[in-house]
Amino acid sequence: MNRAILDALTPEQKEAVTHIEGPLLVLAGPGSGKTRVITHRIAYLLEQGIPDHQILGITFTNKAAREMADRLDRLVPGHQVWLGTFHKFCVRLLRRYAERAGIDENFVIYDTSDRQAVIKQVMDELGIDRTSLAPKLVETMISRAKNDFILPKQFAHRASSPLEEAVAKIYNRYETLMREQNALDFDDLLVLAATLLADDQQLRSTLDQHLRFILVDEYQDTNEVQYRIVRLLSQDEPHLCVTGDPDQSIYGWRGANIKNILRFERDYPNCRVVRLEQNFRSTASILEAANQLIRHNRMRKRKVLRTTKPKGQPVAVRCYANEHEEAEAIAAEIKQAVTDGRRTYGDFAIFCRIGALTRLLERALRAQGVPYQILSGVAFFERMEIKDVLAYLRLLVNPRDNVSFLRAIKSPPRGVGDTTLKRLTEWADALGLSCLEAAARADQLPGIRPAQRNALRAFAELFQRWRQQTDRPLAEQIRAIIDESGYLQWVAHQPEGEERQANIEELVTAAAEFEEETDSRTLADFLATSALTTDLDRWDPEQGAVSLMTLHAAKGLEFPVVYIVAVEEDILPHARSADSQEQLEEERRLLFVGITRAQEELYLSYARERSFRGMVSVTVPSQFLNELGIPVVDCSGRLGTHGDWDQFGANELHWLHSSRPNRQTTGRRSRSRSSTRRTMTGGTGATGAGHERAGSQTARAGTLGGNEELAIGTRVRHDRYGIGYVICVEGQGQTRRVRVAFSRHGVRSFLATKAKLEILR
DNA sequence: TGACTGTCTGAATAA
DNA sequence: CAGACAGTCA
Repeated sequence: MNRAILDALTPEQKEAVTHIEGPLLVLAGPGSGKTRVITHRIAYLLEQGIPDHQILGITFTNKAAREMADRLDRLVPGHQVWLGTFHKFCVRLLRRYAERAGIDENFVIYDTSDRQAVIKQVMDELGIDRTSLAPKLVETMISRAKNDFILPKQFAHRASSPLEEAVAKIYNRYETLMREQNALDFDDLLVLAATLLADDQQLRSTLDQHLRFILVDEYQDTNEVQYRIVRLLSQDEPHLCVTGDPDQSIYGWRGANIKNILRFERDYPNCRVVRLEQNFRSTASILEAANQLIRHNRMRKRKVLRTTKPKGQPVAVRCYANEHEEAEAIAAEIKQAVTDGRRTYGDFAIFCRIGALTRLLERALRAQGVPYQILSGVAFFERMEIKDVLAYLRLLVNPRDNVSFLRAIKSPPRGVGDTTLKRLTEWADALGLSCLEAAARADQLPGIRPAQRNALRAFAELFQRWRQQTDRPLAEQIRAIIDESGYLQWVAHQPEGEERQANIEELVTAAAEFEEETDSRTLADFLATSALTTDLDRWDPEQGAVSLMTLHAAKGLEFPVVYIVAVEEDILPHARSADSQEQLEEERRLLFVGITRAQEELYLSYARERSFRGMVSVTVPSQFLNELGIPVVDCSGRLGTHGDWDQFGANELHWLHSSRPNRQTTGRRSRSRSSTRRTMTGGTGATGAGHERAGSQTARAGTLGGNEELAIGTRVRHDRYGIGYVICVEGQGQTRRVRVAFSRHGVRSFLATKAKLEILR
């Protein structure tokens, strides 16, 4: 027996690790050694003589898969256990059983922008106005339907509004077009795999018996299709082990169903449940903050994280005058800590709710000469030049890929414009040809000029030539393509041409590496891998750089020092989450995930003002900050770059000055505002666990008539507009009106007795 | 007819 | 601050 496998495990961990047959649910709080349990369990299974090909480990990200593989390698060198994401697994399955799934094995994977192109095309074709129905909304609805395993037929059947009916039509046509082009979007990978397993009973049972031990990580973030796939493979051999934490479910917007983990015990009545609540990652202060926050969620299983670690440094909540100060202060602080020799750059991470916010931080870090790596923002494979080159490659692998055709033919410009392409597409459609085939026969295409005709033919000929060379190494093929198409030359003269060229070089290198590292050396596999590779997968913890990422990307990672910025209403929680309790709670879990990434130090911050669309807006500190019960440290003006700020909250003054001449009672307001410490339990936020907390003084609508609370400057919350400040009160009695300035919705006026305003103090 | 430029609008999270 | 679109020039 390999001692390392069971050494240094807690009794609970050991219980999970040594569980062999039958279903197992591991409820693992953050930092409780979940990855350790999974890898050690696999090692234990191998140790017990289970063949490695009978084990399948499914993770949420490639990075998690790689980390597990590394750890497992150390325990059991030379193992052949397949570890990867759901999407990767499905690609493999679909390539292998393409025929049974009813698709061509050379399918290409469309990303969101490709998918959007198809949706637009379909909408135009169906004559649906794109300004009244945003393609993006259509995309979301279709994606959601797929994740819920609702196919076009059922979708149409269920449609109960004009919107849904329109989307149903688009969805249906979209699917047809995708199959015609031999393209699959991300969701299709899951849907087709699930369909294949559901329909092909023989294949299902073969695979079920072959893949006896399935492990699924982050089970709280699985959606309906993923759930089906897992279930279909765990019937005859239900040795299914899932791990997860309902409090870390942050992909509800993507169709993840938190109920999957909550109903596991019902799905597998004889399952063993192991809870890991002991946290080995964070200091007591950090855990305390996490506990305080998450207990405000109503829909959860009660759970308290424990640690034996000391309190450590207190968690800090800081307030800056504006987003520039926030970024600069953080950059300066990080630099200082490294200069002092207390930390290395790799110890730090900065999280934000939205990717767009990283820009600012980036600039500040660069200005200070602090090395950093970004793990969101424009992903490598989504860069224009990369997508362009990939379009060529995809078209080569799959000549039916019209989206790629239309992309490739425009870059570099070949004198073929929209009019010609429209004619070509229609003609191709009528003849049942792909665009590329049609281009090859451009001689017969009526109604176009010789110049365009020749350009089309020349383009098609390029591909005929490249198709002869598919046995050459990938990197060579790619070089030939970027060279002979004239793309590389062209891109060099574009804005930021050098950087783009460098990126293309990187792509060539990636192809060469791919060929070396994997046993599959086809272009199709390389493309699939590229499509499923994210920024996060390029993250290098050893790089000695500050990591910048979104809260979503932070899941599963840990850092000694964590900064979470822009903890403001409308950002965290995000404005779009305002309309439902579920979404609000998901936002809270998102912050919870962020907080629990920190090992030793945690800093949350917000800025009083933040530029948005070129305009400066006043912000409102996040309600979550109040729930933490941590005093705010005012750091505004510390850097002296923005003059003297009113100590008590310059933002209220701004409201008054910019929206109304009335400037009475600022004194009272300022005091009430300067400390965010007071618990401001929202009607929506905290009726649950945290309700008994001291200081909760929430007044409900209706008390407004009483009017003493209505002093100018009172902080109120409106169901629809969020949090704002009273800037004016006029009239008496029944006609008394109150004007409120909301940070994102401007000034609104309400009848005092009717307004659904909740007073926050 | 294609390519380029200026203006406008509208902005989350990700495999 | 970027992507979409309309308008203009060649």
